Amino acid sequence: MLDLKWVREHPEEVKRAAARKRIAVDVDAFLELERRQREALTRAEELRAALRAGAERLGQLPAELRAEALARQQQLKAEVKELEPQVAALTAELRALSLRLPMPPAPEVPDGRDDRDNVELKRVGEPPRLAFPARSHVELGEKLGIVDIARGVKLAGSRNYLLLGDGALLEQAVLQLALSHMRARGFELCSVPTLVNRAWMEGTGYFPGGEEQAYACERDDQYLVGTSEVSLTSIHAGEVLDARDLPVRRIGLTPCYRREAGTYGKDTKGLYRVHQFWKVEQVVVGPADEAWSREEHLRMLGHATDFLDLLELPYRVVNVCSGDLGQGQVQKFDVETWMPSRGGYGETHSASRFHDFQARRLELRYKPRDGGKPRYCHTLNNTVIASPRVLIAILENFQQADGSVRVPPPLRAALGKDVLAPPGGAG
RNA sequence: GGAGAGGUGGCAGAGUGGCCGAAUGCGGCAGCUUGCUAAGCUGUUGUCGGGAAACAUUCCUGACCGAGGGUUCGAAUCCCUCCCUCUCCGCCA
Repeated sequence: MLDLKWVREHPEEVKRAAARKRIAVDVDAFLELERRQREALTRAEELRAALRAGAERLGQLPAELRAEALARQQQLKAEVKELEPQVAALTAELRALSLRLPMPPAPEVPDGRDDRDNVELKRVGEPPRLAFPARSHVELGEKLGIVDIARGVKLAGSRNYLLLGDGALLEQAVLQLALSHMRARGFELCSVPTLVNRAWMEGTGYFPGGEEQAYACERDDQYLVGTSEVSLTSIHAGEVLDARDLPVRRIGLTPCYRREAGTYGKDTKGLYRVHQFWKVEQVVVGPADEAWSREEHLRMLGHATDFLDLLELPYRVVNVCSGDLGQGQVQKFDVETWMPSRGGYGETHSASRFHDFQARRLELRYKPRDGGKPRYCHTLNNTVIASPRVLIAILENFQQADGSVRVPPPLRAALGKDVLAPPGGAG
């Protein structure tokens, strides 16, 4: 959500934001609607003021004078009753449109159409040079007996999977390591709902627009989150926080659910694009300070890349271009981890900076230190690790000629072994 | 799931149709008193929206007593729906 006053005063910037983000919004029509809504609202308020004043006077009138006053009041009331639905309709229309206005991208966001125009910022680690043909994680996992796609599909349809034995253990080990990695950086671990009210899907910017991607429990108007960002960011919605308590740095470890509608034929093989996965997510709610929020964004990116360093996985960081940014995002860095079976880097992390976009929708504010009016917070989020996607990178990058897989050193203790070997096979 | 009770300002708590944006107390803020602290005294103290101006600020105005609808000239107060909390019973990881 944008500040409507700001929109009114800077229509050209909003148009430019929409153009850069490739979002179709008619800003002029929006402003015209806003003007009409304000006009109707003012008229309705004037009528209501008159009605109210009249009612007060009427209460004190002697009985014989009441009839005439009553008739006048009824006339006024009829007018209000006629106008109010118009105001309500205009207001609803205005809100629906304003929920779709794009947040302007930061100046350093490169212009571009889609993810092909993202700009690589850095590349860390060397993709492994394998002296043998690389196997995919599916091949490796099934041979090791730790991944079972067919039965996952039997249980829950396409894009589902089972992790068995060391596969499930490996997943838990990565997630647990991610938790301690982040707790050491001062983040508070939270257990949060994953089935949430519509308001928070809207507040974090997933709705309207993302309805097709979310699983809905329609009887209750509740939705399964695609990321714990939704819950973590909404924790203090509607509240006014104390400046002393900012920034709030939290992580969540939750299952994430995505319908992946409209992705037919895309990444159909394996564990890359699935309906249910685990994710450790970092969310920060901070003060309305642009400079601070830029720095925090980079710090959060660092927490994620440090973790990949720890796992010894090769990756690169890209500056996401304007056309690939979400409606509310001001700036986004994606981290892509090397995946031999893709012959390239696959997105494993996404670090977003929202300015006050989410906070406005969530009514998430804080009282500044110097007193004064409550201000909208700035919010940010980033992945720490998501599984099974990270397992693709681990299995494929650490594979050996005989189909066994070395366990990344920091996970060895949890698994109780250094190498995952096929049952009865070499290893 | 069943039965009952309840949701009012930062908190406690009055208010059952007009003079209620809301008593009173506590807390907060300012001032006075005081050697310091405490106590005491006096004053003050919600949020959001719209409009106007000398746009820091002031003025006018609307909305808000869990949420949404309704009755009424007028609703915190009456009616309906929903949400939440508490107590008891049932069920349950």
